[in-house]
Amino acid sequence: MVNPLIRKLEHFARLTSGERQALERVVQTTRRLGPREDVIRDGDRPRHVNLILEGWACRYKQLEDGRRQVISIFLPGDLCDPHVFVLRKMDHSLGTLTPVLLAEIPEAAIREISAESRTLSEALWWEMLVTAAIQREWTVSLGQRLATERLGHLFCELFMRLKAVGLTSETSCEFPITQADLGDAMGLSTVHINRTLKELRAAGLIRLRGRQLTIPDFAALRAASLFDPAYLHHERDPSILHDD
Amino acid sequence: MVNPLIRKLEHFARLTSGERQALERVVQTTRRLGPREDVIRDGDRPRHVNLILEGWACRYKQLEDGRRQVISIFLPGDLCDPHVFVLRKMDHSLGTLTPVLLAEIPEAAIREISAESRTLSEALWWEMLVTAAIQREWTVSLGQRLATERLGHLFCELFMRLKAVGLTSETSCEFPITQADLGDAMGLSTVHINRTLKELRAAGLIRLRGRQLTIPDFAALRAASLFDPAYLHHERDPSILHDD
DNA sequence: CGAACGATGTAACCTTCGTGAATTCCGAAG
DNA sequence: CTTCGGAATTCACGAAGGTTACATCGTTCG
Repeated sequence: MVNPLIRKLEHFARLTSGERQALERVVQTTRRLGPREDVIRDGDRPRHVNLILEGWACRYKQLEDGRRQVISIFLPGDLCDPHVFVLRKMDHSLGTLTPVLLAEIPEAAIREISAESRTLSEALWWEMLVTAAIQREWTVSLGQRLATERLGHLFCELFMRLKAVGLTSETSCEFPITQADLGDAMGLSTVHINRTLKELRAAGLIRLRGRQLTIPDFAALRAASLFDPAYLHHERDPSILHDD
Repeated sequence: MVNPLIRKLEHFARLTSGERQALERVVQTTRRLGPREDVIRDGDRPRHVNLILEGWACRYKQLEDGRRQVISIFLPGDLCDPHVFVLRKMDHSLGTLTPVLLAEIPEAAIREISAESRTLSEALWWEMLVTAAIQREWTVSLGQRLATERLGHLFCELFMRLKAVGLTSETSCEFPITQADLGDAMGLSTVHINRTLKELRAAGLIRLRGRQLTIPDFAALRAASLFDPAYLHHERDPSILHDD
């Protein structure tokens, strides 16, 4: 299995085999976690950069009274906070949603690869800026979109991000998270997530059974959700953009 | 008037006079805009880094059907996207909320100051990471907090950010934006913003008249809004943290 | 094979917030 | 001082989504 980070960055930059090897080398120590475990907790001092190799994880923040917001979802190939060391303490937690295999990358390794290659340095910048753009798009979703649009938009986003690391078939992908977690991510109650999924299913926009999501007509879901993939910044490799 | 960026960064790093001068020098060309003008539009190619010197601005995104989400608010001393050049096109717009004076900083100038001084480089990293943390906190607000909490939290945040650049008195600050803009930022209708402000006023948590916000008892507003300033990462200079 | 548990699905009712339409306030321009 | 226009305020009503409670489904584990 190829390091999914390489696969993702190759949509942005043409990597030499040396650069690819440099990226392989950052994966030294790995760590396996079960579902619903914390990788690092709010208030802890960050010790390394986490790279997701398998499984789904998330950032989340828990309020004093128990309310929980999932702030972002991490998929294979996602780097969690490549420059977090500047800050002393985490202001949120990182946790798994499913069983996860992650690489623990030391600060120095990140510095080295971006010092060695301008291409890699730019590619890491691209990765960070896209992460920020995704965060902004979630702000838009939570602020403006109705429940159906919000969920539809999330499905479009996750499908495209999974596609970028080769984890989709033509119209389907794994979708291993619970409705409760979806609710925490989209700022909706579990009950309403369920209602909304029912509606999207009834409209023929998605199929969701077990841990499998199918989007039979991406263009339709995209239109229904006002999804515009520009914020994922695949402008240098538009092959991945569905334009059906 | 001192460059407010310097003032802000000094809460994080002890700057030499040389470093302070380097930061002054990045302000070469400035630009004055009226209220409600666009600095740069969704889809445009970014040409420089914008530094707010006076006035309030915002990131926003407009959906096809007219809905508008203000994604972040920029105050004096805020840098808008110091490394935006890696991406070809803006995925959102930057606009003013009030009359604004901003500095247009060329890409090269940013590179230079972070190459010259490790301290400045780290300080710019800190600034970027705090911006990201603020974005995450907005996600939490939009996802989980009720209208009163959401507004109260925003008031706490903006007050502390203004304090960091010396734009507050003991309990007051300028608050020059309209209820409509507040609504677009917090994902609430203008009417509901108005209702909520009334409620916060009635509870004695804020006074808001004209363009002036007063927070008579910061600790009270903080408690009512579940505001925890940790995400602003003033851990190296806690003097600014209200702990009344 | 059955118990136990987590996840999903549904229903009834309630709360928060949005909509549309006036009305009032206030600061700037004449 | 008056006028004007944007901003603030208020009201009545309706829609979106939350809450509580319970039933069902499916896996895993004994």
